[in-house]
Amino acid sequence: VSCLCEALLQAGNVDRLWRFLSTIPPSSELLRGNETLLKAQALVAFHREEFKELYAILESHDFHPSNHGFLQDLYLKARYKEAERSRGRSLGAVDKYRLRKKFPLPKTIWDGEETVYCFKEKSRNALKECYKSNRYPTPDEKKNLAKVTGLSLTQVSNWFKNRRQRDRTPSGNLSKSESDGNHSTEDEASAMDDAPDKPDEPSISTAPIISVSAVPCNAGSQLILNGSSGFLTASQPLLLNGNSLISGAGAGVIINGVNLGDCQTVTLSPVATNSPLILNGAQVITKSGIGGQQPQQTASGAEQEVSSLASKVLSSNNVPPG
DNA sequence: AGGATTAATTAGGTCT
DNA sequence: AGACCTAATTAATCCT
Repeated sequence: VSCLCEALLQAGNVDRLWRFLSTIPPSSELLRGNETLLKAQALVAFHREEFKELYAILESHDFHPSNHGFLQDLYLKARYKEAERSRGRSLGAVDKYRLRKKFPLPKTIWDGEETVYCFKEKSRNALKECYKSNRYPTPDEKKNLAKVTGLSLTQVSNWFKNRRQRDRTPSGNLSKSESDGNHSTEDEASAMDDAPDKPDEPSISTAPIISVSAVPCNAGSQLILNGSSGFLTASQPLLLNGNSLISGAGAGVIINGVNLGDCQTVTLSPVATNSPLILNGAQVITKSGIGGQQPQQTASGAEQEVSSLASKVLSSNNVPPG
């Protein structure tokens, strides 16, 4: 019976399906929890425009996710048809959207995950998370993202392309788009205009700014992190991102020899130390008195940006021998 | 890949 | 409360 129903469903032969279903007595065991039969009944109900019965069928049983798409389609089409009937005209896209809001899908044919612009929130979060560290994912990374998000490879590619385009277009002026209010993690693309003297960014977690003061970081001198002076004055090693930083005299300064984290702004005021300063493995050294500019750059994970920072500093400073 | 464009989605508002 | 209007945002598409 299921096979026949499935075949008729595939063929879209609603008339025969209806006749066939009519031969099954309502009390039959066959009708109990048989998804194929229920699906067939739903289709017939839809075509016969018995919408109330259709809704009842759809809500009577928890359907397997593989059937959700088909049944959701039936459900929505039924809602649209009903509304068109009562309004005496065809519906526009906005009308249909309102109906979807007004009559949410039954949980029996829906996994309950809300979508925004067709993508699930979980999916867009995964995309955003990846975008933060890499605006140009490799094909392999895209494939992986597609798997994680349940989107197609094309959708993932389109998303990144669209996202980059939105970041580029100045029209959006710090667009609110896609930011879900979390600008601190969004502004890495537009961080160049970030004034270094922002009065009160209370954020510790949002957009950390690390300032290395002009004073050489010898023992006893001050290192200012996030604007709070006196944070560390002792002659102890300082750990940033888990890597050892300063310790003794002339030991040098290494900021995250492995990788600069996402969305961190590193501000180096005129570095006037005699010891080497190493950013991401690129050695940078300074002579005192090069004042004026404070090279500031986001190190949002795109390594070319990091290395461009290094070269920027290098170009205006001396490189020590060896 | 970027640029321009489109149709759908979303949200806030007004009208009846 | 529901229908309708309008504008912003988005995924998708076409073109280069």
